[in-house]
Amino acid sequence: MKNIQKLTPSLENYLEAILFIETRNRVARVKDIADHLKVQMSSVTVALKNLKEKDLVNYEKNSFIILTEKGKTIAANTQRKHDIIRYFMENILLLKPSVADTTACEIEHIIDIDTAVKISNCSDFINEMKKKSGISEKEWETLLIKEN
Amino acid sequence: MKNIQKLTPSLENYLEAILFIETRNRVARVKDIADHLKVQMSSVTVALKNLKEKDLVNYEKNSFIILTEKGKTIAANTQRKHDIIRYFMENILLLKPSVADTTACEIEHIIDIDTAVKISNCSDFINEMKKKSGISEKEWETLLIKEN
DNA sequence: CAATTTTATTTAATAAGTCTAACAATTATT
DNA sequence: AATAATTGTTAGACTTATTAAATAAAATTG
Repeated sequence: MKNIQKLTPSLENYLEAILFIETRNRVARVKDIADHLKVQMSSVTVALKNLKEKDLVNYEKNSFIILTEKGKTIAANTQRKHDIIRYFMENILLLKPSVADTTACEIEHIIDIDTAVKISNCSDFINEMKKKSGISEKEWETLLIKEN
Repeated sequence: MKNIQKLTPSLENYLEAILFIETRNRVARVKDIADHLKVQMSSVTVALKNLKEKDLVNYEKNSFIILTEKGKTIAANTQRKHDIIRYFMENILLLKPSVADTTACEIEHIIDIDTAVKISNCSDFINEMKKKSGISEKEWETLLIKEN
């Protein structure tokens, strides 16, 4: 049985941000999340209520914030998708790191984890084939941007 | 000088739909667009006002609809991005055609045309390498889904 | 510990996109 | 041409996500 309740991109980003902060500090605070996502604290408060309702975070008013197991799973999947897409965008498609990152932050909400894994395997395959065929970075860049 | 005014995904989808219909019939009508995008006609009317304001369609109340040159350029780019992503999703990542299509319909609004071209060249590269290395479809599928 | 600063919440407003329902215009049918 | 059917528009409501401003709670500091 798959995750039926599909989250909005916005809520998924909140979960991802909370996981990111949780792994550095022990818990996340509203301000941390707001700073990380570059939104106002009031937006965070609203989102947290929503996530709590969906049983994705444990959170009491004016207190700290921790992901539930359910929330952690979604956050970790989202983060993994992000990393895979960012890698592909930056190291295979040769986009600027900042563009690779913001692009990943959008596509991560569109594809599922299985598709992301396939992209990761594609990245590996391309890297291997580049090496095996002795394609230089310069040659790869040229190949990438050629219009047929 | 690049396109400064970034359109919303919704509006880009309307342009794409209008181009699709225009190339079949001579002009697009509200109902055609509504059917194609599976929205209500009232949503189309609202969107058209918006697109007209941005000078992307020529359109008078209760009359036919034609893209402006500006609108046609955006629509064509969007369509091209769609096709490239769909191809990659379906033939490289081996997603179901319907899933490949809906995924393309979302990612097309996130990446720019240059990035799409790079993805297209990646698809070509992978196809060549599969052939050159004698990788069968079955082997490719296995390679794709393996978890490291 | 009182005052100040920082952090958090609530409320009201805005924006985009959609829908339903009522109405209007156009087109087809007899 | 009158009526019916189809197509198109308007108006109002709803949803999601955001903000700014007012208020409240918590933490810091002198």
